[in-house]
Amino acid sequence: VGRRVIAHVDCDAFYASVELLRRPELRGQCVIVSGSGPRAVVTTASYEARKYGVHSAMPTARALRLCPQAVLIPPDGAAYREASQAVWGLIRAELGEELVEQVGIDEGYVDLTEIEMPKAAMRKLAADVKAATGLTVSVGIGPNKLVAKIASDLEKPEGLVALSREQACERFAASSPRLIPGIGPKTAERLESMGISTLAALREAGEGVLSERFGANHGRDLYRRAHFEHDGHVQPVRAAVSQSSETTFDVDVADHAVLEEVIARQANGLCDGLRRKGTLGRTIGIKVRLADFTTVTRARTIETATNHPAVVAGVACDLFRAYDPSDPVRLIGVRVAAFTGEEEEAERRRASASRQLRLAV
DNA sequence: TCTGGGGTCCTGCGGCGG
DNA sequence: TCTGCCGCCGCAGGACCC
Repeated sequence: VGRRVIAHVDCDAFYASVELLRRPELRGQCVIVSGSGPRAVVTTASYEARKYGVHSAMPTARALRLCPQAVLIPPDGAAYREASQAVWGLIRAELGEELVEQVGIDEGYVDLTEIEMPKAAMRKLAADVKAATGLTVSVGIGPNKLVAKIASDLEKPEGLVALSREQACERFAASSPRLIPGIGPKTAERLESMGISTLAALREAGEGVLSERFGANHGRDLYRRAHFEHDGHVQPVRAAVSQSSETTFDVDVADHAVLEEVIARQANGLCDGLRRKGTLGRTIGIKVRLADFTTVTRARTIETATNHPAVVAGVACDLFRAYDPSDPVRLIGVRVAAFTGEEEEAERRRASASRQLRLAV
C-alpha cells in the first residue's frame, strides 16, 4: 500500500449553474432551483442566494423569506444528467476511465498516483471542462479520498487546493467534527454530549473510548477519520443497488384507493427505467411517511426477479394493505432492489429448479 | 417555519440450513 | 436423532450524502 494521490472533483452549484447556461440573463441574481409546492425544499442555490443564508435542503418557503427577490427555477433532471455526462465524459476521456470514480451526479474521485504533476493536470482539466461545457468545478488533492473531498470544498467556486494529511490535521484541529463527511448531526450531537466538539478533541478521546461508545467499527472509523486517514480506493464502476420513486403530497392523503393509484404509477415509472437498463429486481419495497413524519418501510423478496409493472405494483400494494395505516399519509414510495441481469436471472432459475428437483426426488 | 427525492451503507435481529 | 454453532439471507430502521 504505497503513497497515493487522489483528487476530488466537485461541480460548483451544479443545478443552478446548468440553469444559468440556458438563462444567462439571470447571472448575478439570486437563483434557487426548487419545486414550488408548499413542502418543497431547495435543491441548489446560486452563490448570490447563499449570501442570504439560503442553502440546499432548506424549505423553499423559508428561503424565499430570507431572499424574496430570488428567482425560482423548477428542477430539470434530464438537463442535469445530460450536463453531468458532458462533464464526466470529458474527465474520463482526459484522465482514463479506469482512474475515475463518479459518485453522484456532480462529483467524483480521480486516482492521480501515476500521473505526473497532478496539480497541473487538474488545473488543465478544470480549464478544459469550463471551455467545453461552461461549467466550473472545484478540485481538492490529497493522500486519500477524505482529504481530497475536504480540500475541494475550501475555495469554492473554481478552487484548486492540495493538502497533506498532516496539514489537514493541523488546519482543522479546532473545527467541528461535522467537517468530516460521514459525521452527521446525530453523531456530532453524541460527541458533543461526551464533551467532544473539535477534531483535536476527537483525536484525544482515543480509539478505546470511541469504540466503547459507538461500537468497534464505527468507533475505529471515527478515530481514523479524525486523523484524516482513509483507505477507500477509487472504484471506477459501481453498480446500482436499488431504484426508487417517491412522492410527498402537498396535503396528506387518507384515501387508500388514491394511494394505491400512486403506487401503481410509481411502479410503472420504475419499471420503465429497469427495462431500459435490462435490469430485474427480486426485492420490492414500499415507504410510507405519516403526518407526524414517522417513516415505515416494508419489503418482500419474491421468487423470480421482475421488471413488470403489474408485478411490482401488485407486491407494493400488497405490502401497503398489510401495513394499512390509519393516519393520513404524507409520502408514499416504491423501491426495487436485489438486481440481477436478464441472463443471470435465467441461470438462477435453472439452479433453483434443479434444487427443487433434487428435493422432490 | 417545519423537514424533497434519489440514493448508499451499517446494524441488529430472526429464520434457516449445514 | 438431538443439540449447538455458524454463516447467510432477508427485513426494518437509522444515519448520512448530494
